[in-house]
Amino acid sequence: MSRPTKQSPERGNARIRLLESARDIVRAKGFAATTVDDLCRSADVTKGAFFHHFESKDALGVAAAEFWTEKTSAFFAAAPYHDLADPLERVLGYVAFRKAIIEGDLAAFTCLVGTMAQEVYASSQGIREACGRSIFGHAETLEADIEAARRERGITGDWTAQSLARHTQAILQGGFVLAKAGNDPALAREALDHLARYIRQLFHVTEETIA
Amino acid sequence: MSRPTKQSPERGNARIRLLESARDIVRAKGFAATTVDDLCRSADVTKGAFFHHFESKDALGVAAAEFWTEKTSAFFAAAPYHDLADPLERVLGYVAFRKAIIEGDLAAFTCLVGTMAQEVYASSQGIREACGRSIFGHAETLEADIEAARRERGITGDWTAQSLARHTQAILQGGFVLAKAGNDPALAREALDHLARYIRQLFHVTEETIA
DNA sequence: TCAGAAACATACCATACGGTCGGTATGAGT
DNA sequence: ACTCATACCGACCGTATGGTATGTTTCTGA
Repeated sequence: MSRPTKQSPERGNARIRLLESARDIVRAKGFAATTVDDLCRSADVTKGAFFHHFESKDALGVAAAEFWTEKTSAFFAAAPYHDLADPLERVLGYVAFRKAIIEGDLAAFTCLVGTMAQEVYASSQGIREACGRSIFGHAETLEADIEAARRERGITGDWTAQSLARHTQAILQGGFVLAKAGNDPALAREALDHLARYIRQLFHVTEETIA
Repeated sequence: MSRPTKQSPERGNARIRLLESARDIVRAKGFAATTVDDLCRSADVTKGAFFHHFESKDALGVAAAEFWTEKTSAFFAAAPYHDLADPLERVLGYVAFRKAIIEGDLAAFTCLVGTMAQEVYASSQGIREACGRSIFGHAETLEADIEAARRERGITGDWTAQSLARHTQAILQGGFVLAKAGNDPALAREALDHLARYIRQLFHVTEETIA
């Protein structure tokens, strides 16, 4: 990839600007309704540049999902709840953190890969798989803390850390759908309140006994 | 609406056939990717008929959401869990029923209005509102049983029947998203297992004490 | 029986869409 | 200085798309 020039300081960023535009526009309009021209206009690049970087619109979709995975991984890896000493507190800290970042414009906090998976699961295998890797990969990052909390506290229910980790993602995705349908971010936050209550019950703790 | 004729026994059904096609195709491909021609081909009607019944593709979307509301309302109203005497058993029966009907093809059991809302929430207010009415209207049908169970059992948590009713829908929608992303209906069923466990915990019952 | 409306059908249109192609500009290596 | 690869440009293409205009058939109600 080439560096910026005196004349065009943006040169070399076209691919990333396209991915950023996709992240924003697809979350607002959906993948199918987002046109290549939309993306080019938003990213301020030409169609030639688009198809230089991406073989097809579908390939852009896959790349956007992977770009999303990268960015969100880094974002959550740097989040403060990891600093908590108690694994259960980290799990509940994750849920609280997810709730805290739900505010403002729907397209700004909802999930790109959830939106895309819902839309193209049957028509584009590549995109669906990339979305699946993103969601389930993220879920996996929660498993260790859940399992540690479980062992540490001697919890023996008929559920697994993997299953609960996935469930957190189901509730997030479902909360986003309801927030969109009701045009109200509070609906997504409400879902996370129930999730936190569920987790506390699974671990026999209350809001008073644990943050 | 006109009746069938000897020559064309299907006459008079075009509107409904279009709505049924929309229900099936939109769930598989999404709203934007579903073309008017797709619908006409599937419903075996001409474009003229389509635009005779629907002012625009958007209007079809609204009508499809309302059609979905009608059909699902009747479907769930006739479901067997209503016959149970205990309100909490009816609530858990609902969850079990929702789980039982999740099988086979993803497009066959996932939710039309959830899919559409996720996709068009920002671009088509009419469709979004129709989807919202469908989801939250369905949630409302659960409130009475939840509230009755709560009173009957003297449960006093910091949650409302309305909120829990909505949460069931969030988990369903989220389960569908995960099932699509992972291409596995079991992921949606797993989410409902967690929901049933959550509800039992809220009401201090176990699988042994209540069906 | 006949007028009017509703339920379709057919041909057509303007445009938007994903994608292509030949070209230029820039930077890295030698 | 020259070559090569990569980044990017912008005009162009074929087709798919939502929508329309103008018919024809069928039912209803007076």
